[in-house]
Amino acid sequence: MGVARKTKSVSELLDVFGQTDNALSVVELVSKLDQHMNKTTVYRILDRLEDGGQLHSFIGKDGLKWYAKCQKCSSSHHTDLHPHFQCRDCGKSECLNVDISIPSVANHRIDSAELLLVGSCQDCLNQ
Amino acid sequence: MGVARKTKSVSELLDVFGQTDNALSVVELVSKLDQHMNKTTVYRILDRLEDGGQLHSFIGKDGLKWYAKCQKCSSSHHTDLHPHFQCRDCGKSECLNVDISIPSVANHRIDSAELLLVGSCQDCLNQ
DNA sequence: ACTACTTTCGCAACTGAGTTGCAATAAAGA
DNA sequence: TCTTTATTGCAACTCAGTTGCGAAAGTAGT
Ligand SMILES: [Mn+2]
Ligand SMILES: [Mn+2]
Ligand SMILES: [Zn+2]
Ligand SMILES: [Zn+2]
Repeated sequence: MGVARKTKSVSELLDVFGQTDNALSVVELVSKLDQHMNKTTVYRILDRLEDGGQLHSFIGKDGLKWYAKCQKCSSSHHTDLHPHFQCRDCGKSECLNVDISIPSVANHRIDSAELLLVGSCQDCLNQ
Repeated sequence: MGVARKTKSVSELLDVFGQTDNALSVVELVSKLDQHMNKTTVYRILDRLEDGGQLHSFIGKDGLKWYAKCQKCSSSHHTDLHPHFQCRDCGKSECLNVDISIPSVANHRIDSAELLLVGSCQDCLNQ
């Protein structure tokens, strides 16, 4: 049911997301917030924020979980279908504001789709 | 550099892939081959077969690694870009023979793409 | 078939992301 | 302030995947 109580830990985590438009890996978040909260807490808050429609998640190229802010999602209903980009050089991930077309597949019901593009980001190309 | 020696373990693993057109998760393979070879061996052979262009891999919706036979890939060069489907109900994954369009992204170089569709497979819909 | 060379394998120990159970803590409302 | 209950910290756990190394088994040459 999302976040029910705005605790100090929830605010701190939201602050981190407020400071960037990039996606953030859980590993990165746990490490960055190490002095402020337990890693279990990070996992649980991310879970609740996704459940509440404030964040969405995807699996990166190495199987690690990433989170990013939702833009157009109503609470507890993720609708904004967009691809993600992960840089092979620096590892960073971004949400892409690009429309994608999902192919229909005979005899299959498609409920969701994840498109992950891998390559080099702008920063890594310019150096 | 792919597989250099056709060992008993390599043959057994290829036999498993020869019996199905579906993708197989590493977890499943390790469990199925438990009496025949060590799990480290399974991981290493899969690695080599992918490197040699006989198999390709992708990350499933839960972050687990899956492998499937390559159709059009020359050895050590994976070219067949296609989406994968994973059933939310039974967990199985398949390669889809469907063309997908990869959007271009300004100021980014895209090297590869992974499209994962999630939903219900034919078997699970008919029951 | 024997030898030498090198790849491959088994094993056991390890790594690291993510989870669980439970007691302690702290929001939020009355 | 009191009560209720969501949330947190902690420690232990799970499990996919990796590593190092000595032993075993392909392979090519003789
Ligand atoms: Mn996104
Ligand atoms: Mn495939
Ligand atoms: Zn980069
Ligand atoms: Zn199914």
